[in-house]
Amino acid sequence: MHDLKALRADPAAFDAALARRGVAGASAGVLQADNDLRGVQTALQADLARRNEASKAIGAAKAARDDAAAASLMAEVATLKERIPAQEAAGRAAECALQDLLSALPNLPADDVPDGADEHGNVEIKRWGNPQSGGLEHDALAARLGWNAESATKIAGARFMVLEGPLARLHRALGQHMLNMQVAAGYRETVVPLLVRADALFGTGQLPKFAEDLFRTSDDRWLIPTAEVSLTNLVREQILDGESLPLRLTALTPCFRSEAGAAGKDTRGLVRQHQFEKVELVSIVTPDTAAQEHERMTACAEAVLESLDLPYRRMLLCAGDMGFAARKTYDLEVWLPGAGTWREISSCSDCGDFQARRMDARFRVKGEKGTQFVHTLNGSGLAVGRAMVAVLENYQNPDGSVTIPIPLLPYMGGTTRLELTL
RNA sequence: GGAGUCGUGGGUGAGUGGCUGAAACCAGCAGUUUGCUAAACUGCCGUACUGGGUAACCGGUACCGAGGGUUCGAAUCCCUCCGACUCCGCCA
Repeated sequence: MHDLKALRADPAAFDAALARRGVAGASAGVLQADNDLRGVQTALQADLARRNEASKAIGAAKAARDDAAAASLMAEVATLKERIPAQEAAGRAAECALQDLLSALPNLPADDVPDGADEHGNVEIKRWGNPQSGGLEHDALAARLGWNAESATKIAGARFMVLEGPLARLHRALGQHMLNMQVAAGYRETVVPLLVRADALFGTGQLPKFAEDLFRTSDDRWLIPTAEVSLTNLVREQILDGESLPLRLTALTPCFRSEAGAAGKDTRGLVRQHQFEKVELVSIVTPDTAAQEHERMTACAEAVLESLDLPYRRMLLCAGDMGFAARKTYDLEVWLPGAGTWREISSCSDCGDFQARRMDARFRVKGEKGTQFVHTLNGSGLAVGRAMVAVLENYQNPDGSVTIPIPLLPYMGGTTRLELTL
């Protein structure tokens, strides 16, 4: 959510920033709605003031047993009451109109975010490791190592997976390894709801605009598309002690995405599923530390890739490719030798005070007056399914077996290689 | 699933029709006192819109979970919804 005062103070700057995200001339409508609202309020308040004044006088007149004066005042109030309800309704409508406009506008990009309309505008700013090439793609490998695609389709339909035996264990090992690393890096391990209220999704920015990307339950809850929703909303409607910041949280959870609009895209493998696991990182910080926290968080995600010796590159997303709530985002892309491409495996975003305003999450500093909004950051550290894809392709042997990366061996119960099942 | 209770400011918690934007206490802020800390004392201490003022500030309106109703007038009475809690039953 945006700061209306800032928008009023400099609508041109607001428009220029949003134009970089492909949203043109947003301020005019908002200012108009804001103006409408205030106009209605002012007119209404004048009538209400007179009504209150007259009501007090009625009480006084009745106490003085002046029935004539009371009757005439009551007649005046009656005429006021004829138009007050309409004004109140207009005020509520104006309020709604303003909120609808405001809540649908994405965050403003940070100054150091490059221009660009889509992923072609992203800028590579770091590369790590030695990308190899050749070998099979992950789906061909997985099909012979324990991926039961037929059963998944029968049970749940397309874009779900069933993994069996050592391959299932590798998946678990990856999640455990990542979560352990992030806890060691200072993130507090957390277990959170997978089903949440609409308010929580509004807070992080998925609602009201992106309802079609989500699954919804019959009792009107929603499945989280990422643990960012649950973790970030942990501080909603709170005033935190500044001393308690930064707050660093992590959780390993399933994530659910309807993948509306992704029809036909990545349908073959395990890369784009309705359900997948992810280790999420969330930081709640003071405004002055947000930028350095963003670097720290991204480094924590990179550390996982480095621990598994998976080559990757860090991309700074351009203004047009960022998510709704982000003001600056780094994507990490892992190298897939079989597919011969870079594939997104983590996304780390600084959301500034955008989510904090929507959640009403503030902090107070000892010795200072008033409260400020916290800044929120979130990142994947990492997506488990895609990490498994990367391990399969990067650790495959000529015979189609896959060597288990050394850091995962403690979780594998003695298995050192995934062997072909047929 | 059955029965019941409750929703007030940063927190606890008074308030059951006008004198309540809302007692009191705690927390916070600014002072005074004090050798330091602590303690004590005094004042301040919600948000939005709006009128006046360079400003400190002084007025008006709204907000006591949300919406609707009754009334000249509602935190207070009525209805609907949302949320939380308690007991019983059931259950991993």
